[in-house]
Amino acid sequence: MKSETYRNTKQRSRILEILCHTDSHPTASWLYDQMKPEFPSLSLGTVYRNLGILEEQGLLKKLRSGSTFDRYDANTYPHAHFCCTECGSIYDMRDVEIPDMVQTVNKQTPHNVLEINLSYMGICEECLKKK
Amino acid sequence: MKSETYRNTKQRSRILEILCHTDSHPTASWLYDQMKPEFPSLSLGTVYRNLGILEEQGLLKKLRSGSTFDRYDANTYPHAHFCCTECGSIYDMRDVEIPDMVQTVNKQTPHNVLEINLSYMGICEECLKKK
DNA sequence: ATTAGTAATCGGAATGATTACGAATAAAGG
DNA sequence: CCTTTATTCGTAATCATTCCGATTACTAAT
Ligand SMILES: [Mn+2]
Ligand SMILES: [Mn+2]
Ligand SMILES: [Zn+2]
Ligand SMILES: [Zn+2]
Repeated sequence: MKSETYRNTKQRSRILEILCHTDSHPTASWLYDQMKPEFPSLSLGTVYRNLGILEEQGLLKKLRSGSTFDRYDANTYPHAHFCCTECGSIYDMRDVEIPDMVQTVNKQTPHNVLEINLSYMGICEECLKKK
Repeated sequence: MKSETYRNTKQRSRILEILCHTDSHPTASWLYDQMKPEFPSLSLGTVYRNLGILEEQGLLKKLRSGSTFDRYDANTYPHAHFCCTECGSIYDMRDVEIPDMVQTVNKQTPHNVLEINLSYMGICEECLKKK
């Protein structure tokens, strides 16, 4: 499942760099489009495989709540999201302390809670303006 | 998008009935397998279409957090879920009052928060026993 | 009860995001 | 350099879900 050693490739480090410099929670194909000019022979499968590797290295998180395609987040500190059901955009939220919630909930269940996915769904500020 | 009038069909009402009598958050294909003996000519597309119709009627909710396939929940009262990353099972949680959270969060954001998706991820009680 | 209108069904094909493959390439250590 | 093998690329396969057109069957009006 996991490889023994990881190598540094231009493609992988650029994927992580792009993710670290945006707060837009990109999709795999958006990353592909961004990188295609710089890597003309880039394969979409390479983007997906590297996203998977970066995830198992703990350098990013895959977001699957929301639409039909996954989004990726290099902000690994536990935080809530706002997902706009109109335009699909995702915003970071910092008003709830997720780590505290994990502690609290673990005392209330027989299960072992490891992390929390918290998403607020609704209409974003931009989409509200357009009405 | 939406049809003008809905008709009562045996297939649709049975789907809702099954969902109302389970707390296991079934998948479309699980519902299909359950109903196949009673409806030998049932089509999987019929299950999906009816789940969509029941959702737009507000009689169930689609759960997309977690794995690669959707699950369905006829418990429409806002509640949190525990999702086991080992076996994929989903449990209802009632320790957090979601409606109160919606109120609170709306005062803290410029967006319009309509609902909250809250999932605890981890290892369930059953899977913990097997270790 | 008959009829007309049109949702809903079924079966299969299409879609779209993601994953898997195998041959060629390139990172990394000696 | 040389060797090893992780990684790439291009393409094919997968899998859940949606779409299609012909047929069926609700429902309300006659
Ligand atoms: Mn984020
Ligand atoms: Mn539930
Ligand atoms: Zn929006
Ligand atoms: Zn489990």
